[in-house]
Amino acid sequence: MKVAELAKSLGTTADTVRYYSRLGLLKPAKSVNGYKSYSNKEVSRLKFILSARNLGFSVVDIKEIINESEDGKSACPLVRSLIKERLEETEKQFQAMLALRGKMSSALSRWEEMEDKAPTANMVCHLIENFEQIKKT
Amino acid sequence: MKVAELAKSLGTTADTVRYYSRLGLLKPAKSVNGYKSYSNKEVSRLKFILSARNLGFSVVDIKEIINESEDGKSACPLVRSLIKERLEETEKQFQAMLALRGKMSSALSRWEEMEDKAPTANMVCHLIENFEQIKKT
DNA sequence: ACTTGACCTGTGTCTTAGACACAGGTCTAA
DNA sequence: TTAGACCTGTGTCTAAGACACAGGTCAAGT
Repeated sequence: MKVAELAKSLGTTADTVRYYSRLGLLKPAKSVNGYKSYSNKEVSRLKFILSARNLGFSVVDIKEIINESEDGKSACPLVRSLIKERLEETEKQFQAMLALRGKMSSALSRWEEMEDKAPTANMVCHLIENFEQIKKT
Repeated sequence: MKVAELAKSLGTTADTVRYYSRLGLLKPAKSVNGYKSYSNKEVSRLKFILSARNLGFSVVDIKEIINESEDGKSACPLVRSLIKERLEETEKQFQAMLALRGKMSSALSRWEEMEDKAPTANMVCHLIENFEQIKKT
Protein backbone atom coordinates (compact mmCIF):
# COMPACT_ATOMS: atom_id res chain seq x y z
CA MET A 1 0.00 0.00 0.00
CA LYS A 2 1.36 3.38 -0.96
CA VAL A 3 1.11 6.56 1.05
CA ALA A 4 -1.75 8.12 -0.85
CA GLU A 5 -3.80 4.93 -0.86
CA LEU A 6 -3.51 4.52 2.87
CA ALA A 7 -4.35 8.17 3.42
CA LYS A 8 -7.42 8.13 1.25
CA SER A 9 -8.72 4.88 2.70
CA LEU A 10 -8.89 6.50 6.13
CA GLY A 11 -9.89 9.96 5.04
CA THR A 12 -6.68 11.80 5.73
CA THR A 13 -3.87 13.24 3.66
CA ALA A 14 -0.64 11.79 2.36
CA ASP A 15 1.26 14.53 4.17
CA THR A 16 -0.22 13.46 7.46
CA VAL A 17 0.76 9.85 6.87
CA ARG A 18 4.27 10.93 5.94
CA TYR A 19 4.46 13.06 9.06
CA TYR A 20 3.52 10.16 11.32
CA SER A 21 6.03 7.99 9.50
CA ARG A 22 8.74 10.55 10.02
CA LEU A 23 8.02 10.52 13.73
CA GLY A 24 8.14 6.74 13.85
CA LEU A 25 4.46 6.26 14.68
CA LEU A 26 4.14 4.25 11.50
CA LYS A 27 6.91 2.00 10.28
CA PRO A 28 6.45 1.38 6.58
CA ALA A 29 8.68 -1.07 4.76
CA LYS A 30 10.67 0.20 1.83
CA SER A 31 9.57 -1.25 -1.44
CA VAL A 32 12.03 -1.79 -4.27
CA ASN A 33 11.36 1.53 -5.92
CA GLY A 34 12.06 3.41 -2.68
CA TYR A 35 8.41 4.12 -1.98
CA LYS A 36 7.13 3.47 1.51
CA SER A 37 4.97 0.40 1.72
CA TYR A 38 2.26 0.06 4.37
CA SER A 39 0.89 -3.25 5.62
CA ASN A 40 -2.50 -4.01 7.13
CA LYS A 41 -1.03 -3.57 10.56
CA GLU A 42 -0.18 0.00 9.68
CA VAL A 43 -3.74 0.57 8.61
CA SER A 44 -5.12 -0.26 12.03
CA ARG A 45 -2.35 1.65 13.67
CA LEU A 46 -3.19 4.75 11.66
CA LYS A 47 -6.81 4.26 12.54
CA PHE A 48 -5.82 4.31 16.18
CA ILE A 49 -3.71 7.42 15.74
CA LEU A 50 -6.52 9.29 14.05
CA SER A 51 -8.98 8.34 16.78
CA ALA A 52 -6.60 9.51 19.44
CA ARG A 53 -5.92 12.80 17.64
CA ASN A 54 -9.64 13.25 17.36
CA LEU A 55 -9.93 12.90 21.12
CA GLY A 56 -7.42 15.65 21.71
CA PHE A 57 -4.23 13.71 22.31
CA SER A 58 -1.05 15.20 20.90
CA VAL A 59 1.13 13.16 18.62
CA VAL A 60 3.73 13.01 21.36
CA ASP A 61 1.08 11.62 23.69
CA ILE A 62 0.26 9.04 21.08
CA LYS A 63 3.88 8.10 20.71
CA GLU A 64 4.11 7.48 24.44
CA ILE A 65 0.95 5.44 24.40
CA ILE A 66 2.23 3.30 21.57
CA ASN A 67 5.58 2.85 23.26
CA GLU A 68 3.85 1.67 26.40
CA SER A 69 1.79 -0.85 24.51
CA GLU A 70 4.80 -2.06 22.57
CA ASP A 71 6.41 -2.93 25.87
CA GLY A 72 3.47 -5.24 26.42
CA LYS A 73 1.99 -3.09 29.17
CA SER A 74 -1.56 -1.84 29.26
CA ALA A 75 -1.65 1.76 28.12
CA CYS A 76 -4.97 2.44 29.84
CA PRO A 77 -3.61 4.10 33.00
CA LEU A 78 -1.43 6.39 30.89
CA VAL A 79 -4.34 7.17 28.63
CA ARG A 80 -6.55 8.14 31.54
CA SER A 81 -3.90 10.35 33.05
CA LEU A 82 -3.11 12.05 29.75
CA ILE A 83 -6.68 12.86 28.92
CA LYS A 84 -7.10 14.43 32.31
CA GLU A 85 -4.22 16.79 31.55
CA ARG A 86 -5.42 17.55 28.05
CA LEU A 87 -8.92 18.23 29.23
CA GLU A 88 -7.66 20.75 31.75
CA GLU A 89 -5.69 22.52 29.06
CA THR A 90 -8.66 22.48 26.76
CA GLU A 91 -10.82 23.94 29.47
CA LYS A 92 -8.39 26.80 29.98
CA GLN A 93 -8.16 27.53 26.29
CA PHE A 94 -11.89 27.30 26.05
CA GLN A 95 -12.38 29.92 28.72
CA ALA A 96 -9.79 32.13 27.05
CA MET A 97 -11.59 31.84 23.73
CA LEU A 98 -14.89 32.57 25.35
CA ALA A 99 -13.53 35.78 26.78
CA LEU A 100 -11.81 36.72 23.55
CA ARG A 101 -14.93 36.09 21.54
CA GLY A 102 -16.85 38.40 23.83
CA LYS A 103 -14.30 41.14 23.56
CA MET A 104 -14.13 40.86 19.79
CA SER A 105 -17.81 40.87 19.25
CA SER A 106 -18.31 43.82 21.53
CA ALA A 107 -15.57 45.66 19.69
CA LEU A 108 -17.12 44.83 16.35
CA SER A 109 -20.52 46.16 17.23
CA ARG A 110 -19.24 49.22 18.99
CA TRP A 111 -16.89 50.17 16.19
CA GLU A 112 -19.65 50.21 13.64
CA GLU A 113 -21.10 53.38 15.12
CA MET A 114 -17.78 55.11 15.47
CA GLU A 115 -16.24 57.48 13.00
CA ASP A 116 -12.99 57.03 11.12
CA LYS A 117 -10.08 59.05 12.31
CA ALA A 118 -6.80 59.84 10.66
CA PRO A 119 -3.70 58.68 12.48
CA THR A 120 -1.64 61.10 14.52
CA ALA A 121 1.91 61.04 15.80
CA ASN A 122 1.01 58.98 18.82
CA MET A 123 -2.14 57.21 17.69
CA VAL A 124 -2.41 54.51 15.07
CA CYS A 125 -6.11 53.76 15.37
CA HIS A 126 -8.40 55.27 17.95
CA LEU A 127 -10.80 52.33 17.74
CA ILE A 128 -8.22 50.01 19.18
CA GLU A 129 -6.43 52.48 21.36
CA ASN A 130 -9.56 53.64 23.16
CA PHE A 131 -11.28 50.30 23.42
CA GLU A 132 -10.37 49.37 26.97
CA GLN A 133 -10.83 52.89 28.28
CA ILE A 134 -14.30 53.30 26.89
CA LYS A 135 -15.23 50.00 28.40
CA LYS A 136 -14.55 51.37 31.84
CA THR A 137 -16.90 54.35 31.53
CA MET B 1 15.43 52.90 26.84
CA LYS B 2 16.69 49.37 26.64
CA VAL B 3 14.71 46.32 25.66
CA ALA B 4 14.09 44.98 29.13
CA GLU B 5 13.07 48.37 30.51
CA LEU B 6 10.52 48.89 27.79
CA ALA B 7 9.18 45.40 28.24
CA LYS B 8 8.77 45.65 31.96
CA SER B 9 7.18 49.07 31.81
CA LEU B 10 4.34 47.63 29.74
CA GLY B 11 4.14 44.25 31.36
CA THR B 12 5.56 42.12 28.63
CA THR B 13 8.81 40.31 27.98
CA ALA B 14 12.05 41.36 26.36
CA ASP B 15 11.68 38.51 23.88
CA THR B 16 8.35 39.86 22.75
CA VAL B 17 9.80 43.32 22.22
CA ARG B 18 12.69 41.85 20.27
CA TYR B 19 10.29 39.85 18.18
CA TYR B 20 8.27 42.91 17.22
CA SER B 21 11.48 44.72 16.46
CA ARG B 22 12.62 41.93 14.21
CA LEU B 23 9.39 42.18 12.27
CA GLY B 24 9.75 45.92 11.93
CA LEU B 25 6.78 46.83 14.09
CA LEU B 26 9.14 48.70 16.33
CA LYS B 27 12.10 50.59 14.97
CA PRO B 28 14.62 51.14 17.73
CA ALA B 29 17.69 53.27 17.17
CA LYS B 30 21.07 51.69 17.68
CA SER B 31 22.93 53.09 20.60
CA VAL B 32 26.71 53.23 20.62
CA ASN B 33 27.16 49.94 22.39
CA GLY B 34 25.02 48.12 19.83
CA TYR B 35 22.02 47.84 22.10
CA LYS B 36 18.63 48.75 20.71
CA SER B 37 17.36 52.05 22.03
CA TYR B 38 13.65 52.79 22.25
CA SER B 39 12.14 56.27 22.29
CA ASN B 40 8.86 57.45 23.77
CA LYS B 41 7.23 56.98 20.41
CA GLU B 42 8.10 53.32 20.54
CA VAL B 43 6.49 53.07 23.94
CA SER B 44 3.11 54.20 22.66
CA ARG B 45 3.51 52.05 19.60
CA LEU B 46 4.16 49.00 21.73
CA LYS B 47 1.17 49.90 23.81
CA PHE B 48 -0.89 49.90 20.63
CA ILE B 49 0.50 46.55 19.53
CA LEU B 50 -0.29 44.93 22.85
CA SER B 51 -3.84 46.26 22.81
CA ALA B 52 -4.36 44.93 19.33
CA ARG B 53 -2.92 41.52 20.18
CA ASN B 54 -5.21 41.46 23.16
CA LEU B 55 -8.16 42.01 20.85
CA GLY B 56 -7.24 39.02 18.71
CA PHE B 57 -5.38 40.64 15.85
CA SER B 58 -2.38 38.76 14.51
CA VAL B 59 0.96 40.47 14.29
CA VAL B 60 0.65 40.46 10.53
CA ASP B 61 -2.69 42.22 10.88
CA ILE B 62 -1.03 44.76 13.10
CA LYS B 63 1.73 45.28 10.61
CA GLU B 64 -0.83 46.05 7.92
CA ILE B 65 -2.68 48.40 10.19
CA ILE B 66 0.48 50.28 11.01
CA ASN B 67 1.49 50.43 7.37
CA GLU B 68 -1.87 51.94 6.51
CA SER B 69 -1.56 54.56 9.17
CA GLU B 70 1.99 55.38 8.15
CA ASP B 71 0.68 56.20 4.71
CA GLY B 72 -1.42 58.82 6.44
CA LYS B 73 -4.66 56.99 5.81
CA SER B 74 -7.20 56.11 8.47
CA ALA B 75 -6.79 52.49 9.46
CA CYS B 76 -10.32 52.25 10.82
CA PRO B 77 -11.93 50.57 7.79
CA LEU B 78 -9.17 48.00 7.68
CA VAL B 79 -9.48 47.43 11.40
CA ARG B 80 -13.20 46.82 11.14
CA SER B 81 -12.81 44.41 8.28
CA LEU B 82 -10.00 42.51 9.97
CA ILE B 83 -11.83 42.04 13.22
CA LYS B 84 -14.78 40.66 11.35
CA GLU B 85 -12.57 37.98 9.85
CA ARG B 86 -10.83 37.19 13.09
CA LEU B 87 -14.10 36.96 14.94
CA GLU B 88 -15.41 34.43 12.44
CA GLU B 89 -12.28 32.35 12.86
CA THR B 90 -12.54 32.59 16.60
CA GLU B 91 -16.14 31.51 16.47
CA LYS B 92 -15.20 28.43 14.46
CA GLN B 93 -12.40 27.50 16.80
CA PHE B 94 -14.67 28.12 19.72
CA GLN B 95 -17.27 25.69 18.42
CA ALA B 96 -14.56 23.15 17.71
CA MET B 97 -13.25 23.47 21.24
CA LEU B 98 -16.72 23.18 22.66
CA ALA B 99 -17.23 19.91 20.85
CA LEU B 100 -13.80 18.65 21.78
CA ARG B 101 -14.29 19.50 25.40
CA GLY B 102 -17.51 17.52 25.42
CA LYS B 103 -15.90 14.53 23.82
CA MET B 104 -12.97 14.60 26.19
CA SER B 105 -15.00 14.95 29.30
CA SER B 106 -17.34 12.17 28.27
CA ALA B 107 -14.33 9.96 27.54
CA LEU B 108 -12.80 10.79 30.88
CA SER B 109 -15.84 9.86 32.90
CA ARG B 110 -16.64 6.77 30.89
CA TRP B 111 -13.10 5.44 31.06
CA GLU B 112 -13.04 5.55 34.80
CA GLU B 113 -15.41 2.65 35.03
CA MET B 114 -13.66 0.59 32.39
CA GLU B 115 -11.05 -2.03 33.02
CA ASP B 116 -7.46 -2.00 31.83
CA LYS B 117 -6.65 -4.28 28.95
CA ALA B 118 -3.33 -5.46 27.66
CA PRO B 119 -2.52 -4.53 24.07
CA THR B 120 -2.94 -7.06 21.29
CA ALA B 121 -1.55 -7.30 17.79
CA ASN B 122 -4.17 -5.00 16.37
CA MET B 123 -5.23 -2.99 19.39
CA VAL B 124 -3.15 -0.41 21.22
CA CYS B 125 -5.75 0.73 23.75
CA HIS B 126 -9.33 -0.40 23.82
CA LEU B 127 -10.45 2.75 25.59
CA ILE B 128 -9.57 4.86 22.60
CA GLU B 129 -10.28 2.32 19.92
CA ASN B 130 -13.78 1.59 21.12
CA PHE B 131 -14.78 5.09 22.08
CA GLU B 132 -16.74 6.11 19.01
CA GLN B 133 -18.38 2.71 18.62
CA ILE B 134 -19.67 2.59 22.14
CA LYS B 135 -21.11 6.01 21.65
CA LYS B 136 -23.39 4.68 18.91
CA THR B 137 -24.97 1.93 21.02
C1' DA C 1 10.66 0.04 -27.93
C1' DC C 2 9.60 4.53 -27.03
C1' DT C 3 7.31 8.57 -25.49
C1' DT C 4 3.94 11.37 -23.48
C1' DG C 5 1.47 12.93 -19.65
C1' DA C 6 -0.68 12.15 -15.32
C1' DC C 7 0.19 10.97 -11.02
C1' DC C 8 3.00 9.81 -7.33
C1' DT C 9 7.15 10.11 -4.14
C1' DG C 10 10.56 11.77 -0.47
C1' DT C 11 12.80 15.59 1.26
C1' DG C 12 13.15 20.19 2.68
C1' DT C 13 11.11 24.39 3.93
C1' DC C 14 7.26 27.28 5.91
C1' DT C 15 3.72 28.52 9.11
C1' DT C 16 2.53 31.48 14.80
C1' DA C 17 4.17 34.13 18.35
C1' DG C 18 7.28 34.14 20.94
C1' DA C 19 10.50 31.13 24.50
C1' DC C 20 14.92 29.57 25.34
C1' DA C 21 19.95 28.88 24.94
C1' DC C 22 24.20 30.85 24.58
C1' DA C 23 28.42 33.40 23.89
C1' DG C 24 29.76 37.60 24.80
C1' DG C 25 29.18 42.71 26.22
C1' DT C 26 28.13 46.24 30.09
C1' DC C 27 28.05 48.08 34.49
C1' DT C 28 28.38 48.68 39.34
C1' DA C 29 30.69 47.78 43.75
C1' DA C 30 34.79 46.50 45.94
C1' DT D 1 40.85 46.40 38.00
C1' DT D 2 38.36 42.63 38.72
C1' DA D 3 34.46 40.03 40.01
C1' DG D 4 29.85 39.08 39.56
C1' DA D 5 25.33 40.27 38.15
C1' DC D 6 22.76 41.51 34.60
C1' DC D 7 21.93 42.56 30.01
C1' DT D 8 22.22 41.96 24.78
C1' DG D 9 21.56 40.12 19.86
C1' DT D 10 21.36 36.16 17.22
C1' DG D 11 20.07 31.63 16.25
C1' DT D 12 17.31 27.77 17.13
C1' DC D 13 13.01 25.41 18.80
C1' DT D 14 8.15 24.64 19.36
C1' DA D 15 2.86 21.61 16.83
C1' DA D 16 1.00 19.46 13.30
C1' DG D 17 1.02 19.13 9.37
C1' DA D 18 0.75 22.08 4.36
C1' DC D 19 3.18 23.19 0.44
C1' DA D 20 6.86 23.36 -3.11
C1' DC D 21 9.70 20.93 -6.00
C1' DA D 22 12.75 17.93 -8.59
C1' DG D 23 12.53 13.68 -9.96
C1' DG D 24 10.52 8.71 -10.24
C1' DT D 25 6.62 5.44 -11.88
C1' DC D 26 3.19 3.69 -14.77
C1' DA D 27 -0.34 2.88 -18.14
C1' DA D 28 -1.85 4.24 -22.77
C1' DG D 29 -0.73 5.38 -27.30
C1' DT D 30 2.39 5.23 -31.17
